Amino acid sequence: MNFKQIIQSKSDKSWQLYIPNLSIDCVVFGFHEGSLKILLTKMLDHNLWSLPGGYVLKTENLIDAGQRILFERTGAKNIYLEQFGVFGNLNRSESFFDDFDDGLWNKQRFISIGFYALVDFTSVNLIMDDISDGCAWHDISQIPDLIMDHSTMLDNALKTLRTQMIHKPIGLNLLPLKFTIPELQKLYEIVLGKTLNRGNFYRKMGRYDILKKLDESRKGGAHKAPDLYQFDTEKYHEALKNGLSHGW
Amino acid sequence: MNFKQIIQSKSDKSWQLYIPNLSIDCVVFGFHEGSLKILLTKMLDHNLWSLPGGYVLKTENLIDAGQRILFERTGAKNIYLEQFGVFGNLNRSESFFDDFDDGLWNKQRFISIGFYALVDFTSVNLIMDDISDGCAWHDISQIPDLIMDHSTMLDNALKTLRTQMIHKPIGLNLLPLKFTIPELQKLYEIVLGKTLNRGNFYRKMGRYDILKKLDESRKGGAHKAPDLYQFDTEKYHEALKNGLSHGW
DNA sequence: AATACAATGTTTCAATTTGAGACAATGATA
DNA sequence: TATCATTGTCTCAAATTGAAACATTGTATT
Repeated sequence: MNFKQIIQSKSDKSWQLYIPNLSIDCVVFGFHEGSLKILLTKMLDHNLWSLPGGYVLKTENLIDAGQRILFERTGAKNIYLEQFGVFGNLNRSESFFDDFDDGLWNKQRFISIGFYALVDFTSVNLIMDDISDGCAWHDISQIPDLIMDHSTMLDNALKTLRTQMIHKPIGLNLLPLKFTIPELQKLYEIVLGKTLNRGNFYRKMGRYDILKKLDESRKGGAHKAPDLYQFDTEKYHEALKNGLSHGW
Repeated sequence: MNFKQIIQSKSDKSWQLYIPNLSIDCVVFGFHEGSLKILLTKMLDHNLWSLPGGYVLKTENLIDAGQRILFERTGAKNIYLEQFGVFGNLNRSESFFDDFDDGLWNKQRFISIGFYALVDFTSVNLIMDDISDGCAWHDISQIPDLIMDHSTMLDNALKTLRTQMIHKPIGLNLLPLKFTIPELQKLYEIVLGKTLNRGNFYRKMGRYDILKKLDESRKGGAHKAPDLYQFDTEKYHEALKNGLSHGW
């Protein structure tokens, strides 16, 4: 079956199960080898990529829909999810469903709730579904053209993330359990889009008091072995709740 | 007609004009005599107050729906509006429509988009509609019980406003054209929920460079006449866009 | 085995910003 | 004319930031 056939065949059933005019689209951030990645999917018969998303079941809450949709895509549970906006302008989905019958519920006025997700790149498995022929990480600096208003959604998500990380710690959801300070600094630099002074970064992180230094270092690299750290999850979550004193 | 009759009679017509399961609810902030006010409405036959809100026409964008709904309530145009969240949990509207037929479209799964608005208290006229028997400003410190999850929405709006004002100037939309520094400081204090040092406030505002000092002062008060200021709208909007360097 | 290298980790110091409060100015009132 | 409460300005120590020097260390090179 091609994309159109699948969509048409699902229409009646979906109308029963899902809220017809509401979707959730997720901007999934991952961090790997010093660069920020975003998860994109590609639909059958389409040459544009899109944000992973899906419909909300009539029986589930919004946040649960987000968790379910991402679980189906990545196999990961309890993902860090944050709303960053609602997108519901006129005609945003019109051209996308041009070929379909007017009766298709997807052609109704279409509301998408944008969530951004922070995930550990290494613990995600990319899972294809029956209307996709692609699911892959893309570097933030090389995002292809996206369907509908997904590029705008991506921009908004990144902007929200940048604003939030000024007051809230970041990293627990993006880095593996053990990491080094230079790795953490690289994460900050890549998300903020600017380089940071090394000494000042050590000082600031130290003052935040959310890290636990381990008795190990990462040997094997070409140079001095960096110390390994973990987040102190209790203090980290407290900082998430109360906010960090100052910005970058 | 009572509330129920009006709602039932509107149901068929509304289904044609409006997106059935989507509403917009607005947290309208005003500032008057040193305290922060919020606009609330009371529906016929109900003893709980609610945030002013309404449905989205099938022919209008979300932000335009917000502007229209508030214009109908206040007579004001070009209101400062900002999304702060989507509320769409299961059963959030169920109990509210208990008495109605299951066919009523309001009983469907219900999504509300929350906008907060900042308005000049003195330029707002309160306008009643045919399903309300109350529309009034309420002091932020004395908010009555609200319908559904409107209390949560209010909390979220206030939290968002507080977070945003750390990086963006505030006041252009809340204060009259001419105002004094002590009035502006009072606004900051009331929204932030804490007192600020006067000298430091003058210093910080001066550095932001968004104020124009006028050649007038506000005579007639019991004591020293405070200087009057206006916002430098160009610099203000630039600061809105680029953000202010540091916080409170 | 000694040395160089490149990255990590620590420290320093001047510049800037903040916090707290003193001091000065002023319009109305007594 | 003196008093008062409030407005507006200024000061100074404490804290934070920005920038860079200095010190350390595992690996690679000679």
